[in-house]
Amino acid sequence: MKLTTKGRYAVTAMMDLALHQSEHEHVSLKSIANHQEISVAYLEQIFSKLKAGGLVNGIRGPNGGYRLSRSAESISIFEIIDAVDEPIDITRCHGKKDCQDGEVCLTHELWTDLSNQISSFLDQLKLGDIVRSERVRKVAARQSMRCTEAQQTQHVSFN
Amino acid sequence: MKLTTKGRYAVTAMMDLALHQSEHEHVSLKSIANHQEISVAYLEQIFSKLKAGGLVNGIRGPNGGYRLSRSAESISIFEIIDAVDEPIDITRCHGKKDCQDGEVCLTHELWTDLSNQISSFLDQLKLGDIVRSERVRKVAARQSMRCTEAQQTQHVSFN
DNA sequence: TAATAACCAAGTAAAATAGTCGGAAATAAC
DNA sequence: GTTATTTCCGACTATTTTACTTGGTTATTA
Repeated sequence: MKLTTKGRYAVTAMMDLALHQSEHEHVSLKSIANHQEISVAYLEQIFSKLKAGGLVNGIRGPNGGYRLSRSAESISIFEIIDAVDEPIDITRCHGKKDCQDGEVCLTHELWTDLSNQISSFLDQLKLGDIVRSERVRKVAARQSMRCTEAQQTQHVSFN
Repeated sequence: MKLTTKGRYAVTAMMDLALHQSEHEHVSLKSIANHQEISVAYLEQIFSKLKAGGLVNGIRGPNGGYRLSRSAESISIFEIIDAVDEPIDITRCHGKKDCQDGEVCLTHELWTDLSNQISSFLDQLKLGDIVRSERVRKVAARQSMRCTEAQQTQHVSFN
């Protein structure tokens, strides 16, 4: 599992979605783009993968947008990153156990252990946990205020 | 902290060093290159950083090579990777807490938590732990056999 | 029928990665 | 003291990956 800015954008966008889908039937990429300072085009690319991964549902047309396909409590951060980032071969052997002479390499288990450690951490952590956290709510509130003042969009704005 | 093949090569090379420095006063990059199928030139680059990080000592000239500067038990995997790989900005905000409007971003803590998790795992893990492990000893023994058969080098060969 | 928004494929510029190349300096063996 | 060995050092380069943009098409609502 790789970790790039794309994956981070994906998590942030999913949080935005989780925080807003109670207010609107669907959350548009345009609104997320405003909040998170990412281009709509790039978000499209990200959401195409999130959709392929079964994490969101999209609806076209005016007032269209996205919703989480399941509850935020059941979606793990791992799933989100896994959906958008290419898997990384942390083991150098591409998961195969025959990296050297048809046998495992010296550090094979080290890398798989680390990889499992990371995956496990991110898999236990659910989108809902983060959205629910006090600090996030505070940031969201601040962002909401700032955006409402600044740029009269039709929705409540976050960042 | 980033994790690239360079970092993995570094760990593998350090293991090779730990496994061999009892047999020879100094372990040459040439021998490690043979074992690990990396070019000497690339290993030089890696060891220049390991040396700068204070993890190894180098001696020039015939029968020269490298030794661990400390016991394998006191060198953590984190130190090795940290010495050769550029640090990664897992947080997108480059450690600063003002990524958005002079305030923290929504997912700031998520990324720092993850980063700490990974660092902590790799810092607790010492080179000595891995070298001592049963499985590594087995692989080393196999590699030793294979190399001795195949390519009569002056040293006991590992892979 | 006009506007909105998802959907899709392809292209591109910049950065990072994974190396190579060509030499110089130190040291040991002969 | 010459030769071989090995570290040491800086720069260069090819490839891959990343982070996007561009230019459309299709569905849906007003």
